[in-house]
Amino acid sequence: MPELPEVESLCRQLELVAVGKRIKEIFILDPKLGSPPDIGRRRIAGIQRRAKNILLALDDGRAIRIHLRMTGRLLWQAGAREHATPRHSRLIITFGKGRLLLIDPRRFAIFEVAQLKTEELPPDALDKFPAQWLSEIAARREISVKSFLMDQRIISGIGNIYACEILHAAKINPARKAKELSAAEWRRILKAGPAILSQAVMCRGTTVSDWRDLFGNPGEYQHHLKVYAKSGARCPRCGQSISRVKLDGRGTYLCAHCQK
DNA sequence: TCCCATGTTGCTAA
DNA sequence: GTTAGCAACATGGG
Repeated sequence: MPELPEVESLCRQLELVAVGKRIKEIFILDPKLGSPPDIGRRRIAGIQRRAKNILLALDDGRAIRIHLRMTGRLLWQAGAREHATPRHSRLIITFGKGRLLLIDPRRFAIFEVAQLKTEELPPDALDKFPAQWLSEIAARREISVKSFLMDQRIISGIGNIYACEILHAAKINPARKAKELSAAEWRRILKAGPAILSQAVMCRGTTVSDWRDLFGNPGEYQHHLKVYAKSGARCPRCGQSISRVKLDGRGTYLCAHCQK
């Protein structure tokens, strides 16, 4: 169930194992993903992350796009030998040596092959952009700051875990209206956001349930979480209890004492 | 049985 | 046209 750091981790690992390899065959195990694309024996020319999409650029100008949605993950199985195919495998891309599997219990993931085009995207949450820009957009919005941060049309990459963590680091209550934040508060968010996300990338993501990296290993950022999935634990900043509330339909964790 | 789940989209109503 | 709020997608785990 990946957000930006998890997707970025996969891309960096794919870069190491898949680039330059020639695709042998594509097996679609779940008809929901469509029919096998006409990919010939194209070579993987490069890997890109676009928002939470993984793009495997082919050497003919097209690209494989994978979006993992809620429960998708990718698994690399190395070498030419036979591997077991894990439960919930939905797609297998084989190479001369090694194969790439899409595993997705809930079957929400997206797979498509399309022309690789450069399109305008909202700023990536790892990029630098001015607090001024955010507060101008927020000024027109009635929604909570948490929903605002998670709106992929505004900023790319932040999901439920990191929204909770960023708002805790910025000492802002997730239920506050986006339009009511001060310039100083936006600056705190823009300082915490990239710091948390880039550290999570270095940790290869957050494994609180079933997230695994490309090689099947759990991430490490769960050891750095301050609030997410920590109801009842103590806030590391003020010692008060972390609570869980439902906000905009999503489980939301916060320290009500120091997030104002 | 019910509620929960790291995401997005499409509908409805204001 | 824009925005906010939800149900839907499909499955498994507690």
